[in-house]
Parts: sequence; structure tokens; C-alpha cells
Amino acid sequence: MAQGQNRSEHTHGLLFLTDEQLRKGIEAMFFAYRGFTADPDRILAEKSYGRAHHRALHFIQRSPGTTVNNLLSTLGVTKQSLNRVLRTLIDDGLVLNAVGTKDKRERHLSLTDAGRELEQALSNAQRDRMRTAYRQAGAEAVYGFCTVLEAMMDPDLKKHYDQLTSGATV
Amino acid sequence: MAQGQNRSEHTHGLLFLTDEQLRKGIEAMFFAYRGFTADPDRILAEKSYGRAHHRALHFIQRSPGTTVNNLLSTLGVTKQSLNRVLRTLIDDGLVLNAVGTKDKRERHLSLTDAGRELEQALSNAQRDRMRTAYRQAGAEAVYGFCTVLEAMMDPDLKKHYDQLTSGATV
DNA sequence: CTTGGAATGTCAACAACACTGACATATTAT
DNA sequence: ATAATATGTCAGTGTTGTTGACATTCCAAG
Repeated sequence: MAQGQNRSEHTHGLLFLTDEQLRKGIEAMFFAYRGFTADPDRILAEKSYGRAHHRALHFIQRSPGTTVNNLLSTLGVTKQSLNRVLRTLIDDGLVLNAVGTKDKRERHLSLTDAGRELEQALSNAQRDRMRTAYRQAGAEAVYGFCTVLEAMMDPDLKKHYDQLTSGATV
Repeated sequence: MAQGQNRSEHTHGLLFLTDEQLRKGIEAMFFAYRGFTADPDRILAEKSYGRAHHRALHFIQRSPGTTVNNLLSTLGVTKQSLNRVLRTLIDDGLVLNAVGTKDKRERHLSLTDAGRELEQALSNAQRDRMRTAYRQAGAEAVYGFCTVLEAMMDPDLKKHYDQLTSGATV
């Protein structure tokens, strides 16, 4: 198998990668991402929401009081696309939209109790799978997993990721 | 940082995972997947194709002569959805649709030269990023990366993944 | 104080890509 | 002969993304 080969190459300070190994990683990303979203998707379907709603809820929960503009660049969609999602979440009483105190143009987004409840349900489902995968793979693998994912991000997106992970009290 | 903590827990045969660590992985998946698809997406946009075309080309190249039904369960979409994509690829001369010799109900899919060319361009773009990430992260990390991703897949999807990776001469 | 620009919201139109449901056509298996 | 399989197709719908245009509100610089 290729892994042992990899390890020995690693000890020599080289990393020779065949197209086969790379394609394996590509397919792993494809299939794993499907599993990654499967559980929340089921919950969302019941409430007739979509993945976009989940993403919005997640990042609002992660940075309570964040502005629309900040959320926009984190999610990497247009304001029209985000607005459609936010509109329904606000109308359904899951998200609060507060006019900024310092700058009144800005809207600060936060979750209501109902919003927190749904976000928790979605996060729990996703975390359960992640936890199982982590446990199955082991701590060493988890460390490598995150390292490769971080190296795969676009620099601009990595900034958002770093900001989120550093801001929290790990 | 949490990694050292993880490692020590690992040596004790335990894996205590905080919600924070799990959420980090969730966000890493989100941001990394965006990077993962960014390069092929740019090429596809030029040719007015989408991600669905890429996926079809990829798996047809991976299993030349595969049937529609097999591709269907690999991709996990409906036949109507796949058919729309295949239709354009066949009409544009990127995919061949051959009636089965043994079972004439089946259609065997394969790439034309033009199809192989586009698939190569897309794969190269995606592999380049993957290769860079792999090199940056190191062989040990790559091993962990794949291990966690495999543990994250739905069992049904994992079968397809295993079949693909075992079938090839690694 | 006026004016330019930034932040936000909204309307309309459109495209990609998924879905369901229904139906047609070969072809194979029983 | 009949049932089941593999495929294709038509029609309709929903989510999520896009552009483009325009209005509002507000901060800041002249």
C-alpha cells in the first residue's frame, strides 16, 4: 500500500506523490463531504431549510453580533443570495437583526433562542459524525487531517478560518 | 494548543474531544472544500459547464465503460439530474454512449479524446492544489487526512470509494 | 453643510443543479 | 407472455447561486 511508501519518503525529507495518490485524496474529499453534510441535511429538509441556512446559522452563532458584510465574505456569496436566506431566518424568528449602535448602517446579527436551538441540533448531528470519525481515526490522524485541510484553503478564506479559531478560547 | 493535548491523550489510548476541536474540523472542511473546487470551477465557468459535469467526467475517466446505473449510485443523484449533464457531454462530443454487447439495455460510458482533454485539465488543476497542500502538510499528515475522510463517509458511499481505489493498480 | 462613498436592503431576471412524478422504450429474465 | 430492469425524457418545482439596478441610511471629508 502507498502509505508505507509515503512514510519512508517522508523520513528522507521528500514527498513523491503519484497522480494515483492525489486522485485518491480528491475522491476522498468528494465522498467525505457528502457524509459531512448528510446528517444536517436531513434535519434541514424537515424544516424546509437548506444548507445555506445552516451555514448562516453556524457562522452567526460562531460570531454573535457579526455584521452582514463580515458574514458575506466568510460565506463567499453575494449579498442578494445571503439576504434571501437571512430574510427567512429573521422572519421565522431564528435570527435577530440589530441596528449598530456605533455605526447605524451596520446590522448586527445574532441568534434567538429558537435559532440557537436549531443551530445546536444541526451542529450536534454534524459533530456526532465528526466525533465518530475522529475516534475511529485517532488523534494523530486528526492532526494531519486539519493540517492538510488548512493547506488546501484559499489564503483569503484561511484568514476567516484563522480568525475564528484564534478568537475562540481553545 | 489542543494538538499536544490530543497527542498525550492518544498515548493513553483515549481521545477526549471538545466541541471546540470538533467545530474546528467542521469549519476546516467547509473552507477547504471551497478551495478544493475553486480551480476546476474557474475552468468550467469558461466552458459554461458546472461541477456536475466535472464529477461525471471524473468518474467516467476513472471507470471507463461504466454503466449509467453505476455512475448514478456513485454520484448519488437522480437519473434525471445525471441525464441532463450526460446529454450535454455526449452532444458536445466529450462522452461516448455505447450500447452494451452482453446486455443491450445498458449503455457504457467512456470519454472521447476531447473529453479526456477537458478531464485532464480539470484534474490537473485540482491535483496541483492537492499536491501543494500535501507537500506543505507532509506525508504523515496526508495519511491522517485520508484516514479521517474515510471514516467520515457513509458506508454506502465508502463502498464506491473502496472499489475505485482497490480496482486501480496502486 | 454638502457631497461622496460605504453598508445595507430589495426587486427582477436568470442559470445550475438538485428533486418528484409520470411515461415510453428496449431488453432481459422468469 | 409477462414481469422486471436499464435507460431516456417531459414537465414541474425548489434551493442556491449569479448580475444588474436602484433606494436608503449614515459616516466622513472637503
